[in-house]
Amino acid sequence: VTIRDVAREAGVGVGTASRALADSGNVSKESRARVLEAADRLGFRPSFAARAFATGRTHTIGALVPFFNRHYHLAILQGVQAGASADGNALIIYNVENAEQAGKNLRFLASTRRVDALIVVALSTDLVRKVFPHELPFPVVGVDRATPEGVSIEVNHAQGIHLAVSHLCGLSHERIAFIDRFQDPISRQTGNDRMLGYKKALAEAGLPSMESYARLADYSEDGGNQMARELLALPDAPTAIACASDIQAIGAMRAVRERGLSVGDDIAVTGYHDVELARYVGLTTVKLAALEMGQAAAEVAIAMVEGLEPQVPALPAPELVVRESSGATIKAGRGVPHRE
Amino acid sequence: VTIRDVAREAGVGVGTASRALADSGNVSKESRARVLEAADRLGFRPSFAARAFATGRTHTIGALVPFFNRHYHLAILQGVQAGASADGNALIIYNVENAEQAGKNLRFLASTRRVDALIVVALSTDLVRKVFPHELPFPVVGVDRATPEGVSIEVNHAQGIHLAVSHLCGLSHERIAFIDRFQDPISRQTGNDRMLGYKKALAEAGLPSMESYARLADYSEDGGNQMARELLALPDAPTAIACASDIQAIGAMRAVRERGLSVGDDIAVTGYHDVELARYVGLTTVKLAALEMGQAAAEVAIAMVEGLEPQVPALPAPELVVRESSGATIKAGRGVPHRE
DNA sequence: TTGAAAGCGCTAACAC
DNA sequence: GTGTTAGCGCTTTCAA
Repeated sequence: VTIRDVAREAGVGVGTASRALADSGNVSKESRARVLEAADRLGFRPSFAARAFATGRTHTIGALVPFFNRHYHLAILQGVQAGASADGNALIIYNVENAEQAGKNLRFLASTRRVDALIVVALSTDLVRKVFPHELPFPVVGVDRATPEGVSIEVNHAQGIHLAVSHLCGLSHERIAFIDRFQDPISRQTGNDRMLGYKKALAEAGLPSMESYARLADYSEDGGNQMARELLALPDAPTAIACASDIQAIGAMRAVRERGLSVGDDIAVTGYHDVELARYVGLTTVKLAALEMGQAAAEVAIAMVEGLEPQVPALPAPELVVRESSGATIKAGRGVPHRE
Repeated sequence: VTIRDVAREAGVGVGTASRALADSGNVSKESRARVLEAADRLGFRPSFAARAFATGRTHTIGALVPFFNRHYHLAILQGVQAGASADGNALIIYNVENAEQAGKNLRFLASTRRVDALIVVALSTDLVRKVFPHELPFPVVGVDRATPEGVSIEVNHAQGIHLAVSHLCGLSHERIAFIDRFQDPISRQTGNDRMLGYKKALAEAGLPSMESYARLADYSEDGGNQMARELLALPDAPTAIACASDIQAIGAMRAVRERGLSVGDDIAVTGYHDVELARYVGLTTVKLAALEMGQAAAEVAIAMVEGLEPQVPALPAPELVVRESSGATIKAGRGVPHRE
């Protein structure tokens, strides 16, 4: 049953039927009612494909995201989803686990105009550029990429880490280590903004910046665990360990406990991202505006599809979330996972 | 640049160009090469919309899922994603937070033929049926719904809970409570299979089934916490608490600690689902084949789109995952979150 | 093996 | 306000 059937049934032309169905004005109340009634009676279902074909818009936006199961990226995605669906757009998620897959997805996306816009989350700009020496046939907006080209939603990671380290300084720690994470070939190049935030916070507190305290580890629990072990085995072991991710921090907390020490009491630990997990394990961390970033990205992308000039909104700054692991709220019940 | 341009450039007809591009046979090697070369030179990108329009297939499958952030559903989704993309299909996720939203999404999906098939995760059959008194214009496959109609991938929750409770019986507990979860208007109607699994396990161990031990609570940390408090305040307090979800179990663990008791040592607690969190808090739980279920659903859906008879594959049975919270591995380092 | 031509179902421009 | 018509870009007959 097509729009033609509906038009015939309603005794109008297809044009009128189309206008009535799309609610695009220029239809008398009467015709409108008859068309709608006829459509309903016939069980008319407009074809998405035909509509997309005729209008050139798929009302779909794509998101290229690494590591489907990383909480932080999921939060961003949730924001993208919200922003997209608010405008009636569907979201297709392209999962990226490695460079090869990223290339495949990107090539596919570029080759068939399946989406109206693409949101690229946390992916290395180099990677994207390598796959697309030329222009993509739709707008692209980046999220959380340190060397952004074109339109991009960014977070100030230097500021974020600065927050955590300053917090530790404020708790009178003088030996503060930082476990950053390795750069991988897929993820965004972060430059060294996190490390800069760490050093800046130390400098502001009048603390020396020691080479042996600035570490790089895998972006994993084990990565954090290993590196924390090394740090704790140092003759001049740190009394506080800031981490570049919550997941590494959880590994570091384990290292502290495995040494027979108490997290928060003997050794302070901080994370980064404020993933859901952090709450349950009492981790002091830095909350990023992941949801808002995703939503902003979707909104900007949609605006670009409409041909508007992209206007990136201001986003909430990183925010310190104090829990037990930094030792600042020990009296509140250390060791007992509790809710905020 | 359309297929017509490509055909002209290659000196062939559009038919030949189409066949060459789609690799659908009946094209001479020579023509094929020329078409491909021309397409490449011109930077031809086939229009997804036009193709979908012409073939009637969108190569997209939809997934209707409640609560985007529930780990268990996410795992299912990851499976769906894998199954769908293996066959070159995209996945559109329709997030459902309440009955109203579910209805809206379903109506939208039904009204515009945007997807080739729909996968309905954990949603109440009643809800779906209420929105669709009639047939949907595409195949629908359910996942984890207790009163399945049509094609559906199911888990044996009675067996799953039975596993956990039997484990507790095996640890010589004699007062074992069970915190089930309320039925909500969106989620699947579970009948009472979980409760049945609990009672069956008790019966097998020769334990009486006490009314005051079988509880219903919110599907949340607080829900589990509240109910565990009540249970622990009982004159004949249980020594073990099985829960219908990991998240409730985490609340229950907190209740135990808040009473000054030790989880695993004084009071055993078990969860259900084995979400990622469970590992970090040392929760003994039951692992469900969420990923496999999702993947199977996608495969079945795709088969149905192709017109094949759906053949639901056998899935891994629920599996007990023993960690510290049940007291079975206390010596392994109680209280220290550790990895398996 | 090939080219021409007929749609797929809708929107939008146009004349009325 | 309305009906007619010309596409949108592809696939798939159908004859040749």
